[in-house]
Amino acid sequence: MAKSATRSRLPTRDAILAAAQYEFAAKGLSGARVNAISSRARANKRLIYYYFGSKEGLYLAVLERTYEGLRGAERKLNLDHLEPETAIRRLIEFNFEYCRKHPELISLINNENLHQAKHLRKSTKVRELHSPFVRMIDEILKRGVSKGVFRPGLDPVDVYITIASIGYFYLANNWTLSAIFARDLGARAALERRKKHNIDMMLHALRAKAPRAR
Amino acid sequence: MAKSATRSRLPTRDAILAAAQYEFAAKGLSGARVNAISSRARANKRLIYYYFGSKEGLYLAVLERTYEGLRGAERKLNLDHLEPETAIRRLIEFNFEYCRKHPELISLINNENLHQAKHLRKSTKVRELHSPFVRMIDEILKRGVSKGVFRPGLDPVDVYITIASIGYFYLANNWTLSAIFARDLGARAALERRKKHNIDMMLHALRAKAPRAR
Amino acid sequence: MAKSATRSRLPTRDAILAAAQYEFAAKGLSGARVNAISSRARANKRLIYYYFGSKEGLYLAVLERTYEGLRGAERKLNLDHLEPETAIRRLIEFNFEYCRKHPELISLINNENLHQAKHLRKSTKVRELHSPFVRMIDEILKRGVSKGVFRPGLDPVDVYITIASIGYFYLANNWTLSAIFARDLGARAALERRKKHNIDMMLHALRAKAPRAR
Amino acid sequence: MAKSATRSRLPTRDAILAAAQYEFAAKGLSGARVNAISSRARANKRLIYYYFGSKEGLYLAVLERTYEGLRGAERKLNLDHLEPETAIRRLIEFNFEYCRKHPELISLINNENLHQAKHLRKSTKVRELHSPFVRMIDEILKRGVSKGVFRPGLDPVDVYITIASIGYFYLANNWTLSAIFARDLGARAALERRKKHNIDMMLHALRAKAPRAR
DNA sequence: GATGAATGAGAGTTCATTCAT
DNA sequence: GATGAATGAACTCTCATTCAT
Repeated sequence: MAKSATRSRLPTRDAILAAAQYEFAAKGLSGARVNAISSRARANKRLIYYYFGSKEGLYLAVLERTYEGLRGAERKLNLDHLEPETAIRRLIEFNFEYCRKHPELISLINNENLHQAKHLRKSTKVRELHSPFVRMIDEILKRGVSKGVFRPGLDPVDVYITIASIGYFYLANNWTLSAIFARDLGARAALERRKKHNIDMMLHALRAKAPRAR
Repeated sequence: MAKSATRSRLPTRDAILAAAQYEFAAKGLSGARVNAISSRARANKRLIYYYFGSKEGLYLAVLERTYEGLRGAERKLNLDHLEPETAIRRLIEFNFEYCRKHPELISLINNENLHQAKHLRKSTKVRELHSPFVRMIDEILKRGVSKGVFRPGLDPVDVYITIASIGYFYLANNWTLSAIFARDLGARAALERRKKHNIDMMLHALRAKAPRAR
Repeated sequence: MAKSATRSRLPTRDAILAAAQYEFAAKGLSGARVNAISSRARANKRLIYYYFGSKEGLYLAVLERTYEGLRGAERKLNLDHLEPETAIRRLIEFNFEYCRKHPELISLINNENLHQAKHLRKSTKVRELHSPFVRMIDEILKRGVSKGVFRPGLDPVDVYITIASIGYFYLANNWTLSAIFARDLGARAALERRKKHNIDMMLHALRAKAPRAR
Repeated sequence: MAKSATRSRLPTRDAILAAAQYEFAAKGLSGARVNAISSRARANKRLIYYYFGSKEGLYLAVLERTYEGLRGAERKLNLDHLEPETAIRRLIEFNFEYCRKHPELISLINNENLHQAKHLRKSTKVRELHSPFVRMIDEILKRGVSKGVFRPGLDPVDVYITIASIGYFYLANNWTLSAIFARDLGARAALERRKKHNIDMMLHALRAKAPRAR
């Protein structure tokens, strides 16, 4: 009954959210168990319904919290005054590292796609978080074009999705890829190798082709 | 466990597999219901246990069947005698189209990664079905390099994963991306646009650059 | 696990219905417990859902079964060839005795009125059971009028409801009436007394007033 | 448990009682929800326990309040100086109208009978609130007999219960009767018709008959 | 008087699975 | 090959009630 001092400052609500994030990420919406969440949070099961109404309500709260985490981290990236190539490199690195450190993000997004984004669409919050990021990429690309390092005509959303793709896919499907190729693609060296490959590919893909005298 | 070949001729067994593929893809392993599968297959529930032993056994059978489908289609692609750039283009197109026409592949792979490829690793069959693509890509890249159209030093597995990434991610996360960017990225036009973008990016990424004066 | 021989001939479905009738009558729809029903029926709780879909489905089945019991007993009353006064007397006695022997009927009807007959209205079965009874009363009244023993102008549904009222109310509210009047109105003597009172009142109410020379 | 008189001045307590009366009447004791009562009363749930101790305590308070309302209305009826037939007519009308305007009375009485008057018996208050009707009816009958309009030998409790029966039953079972006879017995015209029928039946039942020649 | 947070027990319901035929 | 009946365990969710302030 007596709660340990370590979590007494964390309100129970947050403890539930954290536990739920873990469980939903590990098992999916249908696979996660309310019981498991409540005992992981050391909270009474009833409280989940008190605060979130239902398992789905809790799931949505976790989803929003997870996206907020990502957008918050993105906002801290200050790419505006970097060289365009450096900025893109940072972006790829950030994307790769964030996914690596937050496997729950991948799981939750996959799960949400399984449900055809039914829950995410209810959330207006998430949409607002996104546009500044696209604008940021747009400016990087434009600066790159005017400096002659990037080729013109690239759409920032396309580029963003491509950057996200090459990091996300490798990490999201690491288990099946490792099984099929019979290698450990999750080993530290493999991860570093992949990150470099992604940067290399992306920069080659964006780079202006024609030789330029300087 | 080893079942005789005669069984595969039974229509009920196939009906169960098809229904299960649909349900597992739509709801995930934990979300799918044995009841739903049996009624979709118009088969008695008991037969599922007769043929596959358990829900998990059925799931593994579905997984194998799904990978077999993919590998079979891959094997039909004959890229050996095409120009290297054309071959890559075909590969990207194939990958994109196959994922688009087989959303169950994406769902099942995602699901399997959620379970850390626990089931896939059990399957000896799947490993034998190794993608012929790696060898194919290796040859394409080599030919491209010797013809001077592709830059050297690229690993075929890396390239394969990158090609897979850019198609898969867009399609797998179509629902959440559409929600976040408030666009319909699943519309026919958007899909075509994306396919072209993927080819464009990939070819730029692989292409040998003219030397740059500095 | 081994079921006793006494109920082995009764299919489980019927055992569930009987147990449910008891529980719903004793506790009402919301007060009855599915657990209690299943253990009274010595049936697995799951079977209730297998056969009846839900607690409400079971409740409706009980309701229909209960009305069928009443209508079946009514049908066996053969009042067609009796003297009109005797027929009415029999009817009052029957109604009183049936309610007394089937307190579950009263409980279930009260409960159903609490729910504004929500469930009963779904049942087409119940409506069909009723019309022959009204016709029977109509014929008794007509014969009574033509014989000069009953006054004319009485509607058979009105009369039926009145007959039902005077028996039902006394029995249905026996507990509160006994509490308020501080008497045991459920004692055998009190019941007999009431039955006679009902017959007396009803016959006086129906009887032709004007003196008739014979 | 004995609460001071000052409490009844508090609006919150009364709001709770009113809300509880509504909920208990609409759903029964087991169907009513403490949450629903507190939010209907716009009172904190905790206050229900502060004032009434438990859900059952609240239920008993509601029951007492409801009976008090009935007895109060009964006491206002002054039938002593009316013609006996008029007095009976008024009594029947009053009973019918009171039940019609106070469906919660019916619900609560039904519910209380479901529980075998368990709660009512606990209440000393209710027993003190004896109906003044029995004495009233006794006097009316006696006057009627001495005037030659009513037949002798009728017990006032029997008559009271009969008057209560014919009004109560029709109204209490209005929903099921309407369903069974496929008519709207709750319509204004049907109610008026029934009220007249009740008066007619009762007066005929009580009336002294002219002697019959045989 | 009044309240938000918390709770243990148990509600109805659903699950994958097996029995008997 | 095929089936209807049956099952124990576990599920999500709700209940009346109490704690701490």
